[in-house]
Amino acid sequence: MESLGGAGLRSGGARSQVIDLLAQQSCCRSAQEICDELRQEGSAVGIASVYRALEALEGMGLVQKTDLGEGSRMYEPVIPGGDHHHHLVCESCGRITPFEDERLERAIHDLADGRKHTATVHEVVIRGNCSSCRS
Amino acid sequence: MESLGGAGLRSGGARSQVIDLLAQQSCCRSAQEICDELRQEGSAVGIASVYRALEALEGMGLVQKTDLGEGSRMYEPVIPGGDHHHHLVCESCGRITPFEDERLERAIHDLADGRKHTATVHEVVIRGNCSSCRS
DNA sequence: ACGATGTTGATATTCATTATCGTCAAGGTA
DNA sequence: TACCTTGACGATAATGAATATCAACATCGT
Ligand SMILES: [Mn+2]
Ligand SMILES: [Mn+2]
Ligand SMILES: [Zn+2]
Ligand SMILES: [Zn+2]
Repeated sequence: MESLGGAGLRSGGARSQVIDLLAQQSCCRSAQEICDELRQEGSAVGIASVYRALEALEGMGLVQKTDLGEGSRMYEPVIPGGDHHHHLVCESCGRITPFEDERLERAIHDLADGRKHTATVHEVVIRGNCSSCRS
Repeated sequence: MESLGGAGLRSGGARSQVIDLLAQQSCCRSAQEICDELRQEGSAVGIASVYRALEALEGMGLVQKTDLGEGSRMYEPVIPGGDHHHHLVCESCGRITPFEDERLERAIHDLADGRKHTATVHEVVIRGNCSSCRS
C-alpha cells in the first residue's frame, strides 16, 4: 500500500484512496466508477486525480489497464505473483466473467518467445453469450 | 465483394468503397485511416459512412473490430475460413505484428466451451518490445 | 411520374481522456 | 518561526473518437 515514493500527499490523498479502493476489487473498474464510489464515500476526489493515480500505478506494474471495447477502459489491480485473469464478455447481457487458464498463459508466453518479442502485458477478451443468456 | 443484400447503393457507393479498400488490407486499419485513404483516391467519402459500413460489415461477420488500446479502434477483414490472426504491439516503436497460433486458438475455444460460453469473437493483444527495439 | 425506402456527406453532439491552471500541503533551510 | 521549493490536488477547459441528426439524393416498385 505504501510502496510509493512517499511524496507529499495532500489532504484529500487522492492517490492513496484510489489505491485502497482498487485493492478491494477483484475485477476491473472504470475510472469514472472509481471516482463515483470514492465521492459517495465522502471524499472530494477529482476525476483527473483518478486518472493520474491509475497512470502512475500502471507505470509501476501495479495496475493493468484493459480495454473490453465497451466505451471506457477498465483498470484492475495486479497481485504481484498471484491471481492473473482475463475476461469473457457476454454480448447479450453485458456480464463480465473473469477466468484463469494456465494453458492459455503458456501458449501466449511461448508464442512471444518464439517471436523474440517481450510480453510485458497481454490481454485476452472472449466475446459471446453466457450460459444464462442461452437458456 | 457483392455478397451484400443488394441494397440500393448510391453513386458514391461509400460502402462498397470501404469494402474494396478493406479487401486489400492484410492487417488492421482505423476508421480515420480508411476515410483518409479513400479521399486521397478522389472519393468524397464521409467519416460517418465509413463507420456505418464498418458496423454493417461487422454485423455480417466480415470485419473484426479490435482494440489495441492506442486511442482508436481498428478494423480488419475476416477471410471466412481462412487466415485468422492476433497482434503483438511494441510499446517502444509502436509496430504492430500479426501472428497466427493454432495452439492459442484451441486453448481459447476449449476454455469457452468449458465455461458454457459462446466464443463469437475473441481478441488477443500482447504488448512488449519487438526484437528490433531490444538490440 | 410518384411515393416509399434506404444511402450518403456534412455537421452537431456526446462522452472518455488529457492538458491547464491556480491552490495548497509537506519538507527543508535559515 | 518565516520563507521557499516541490509536487499533488480539484476544477475546468480542450481534444478527439464515436455516434446521432438531418436534408439531399438514388433506387425500386407502382
Ligand atoms: Mn494472462
Ligand atoms: Mn484467434
Ligand atoms: Zn449474458
Ligand atoms: Zn519496436
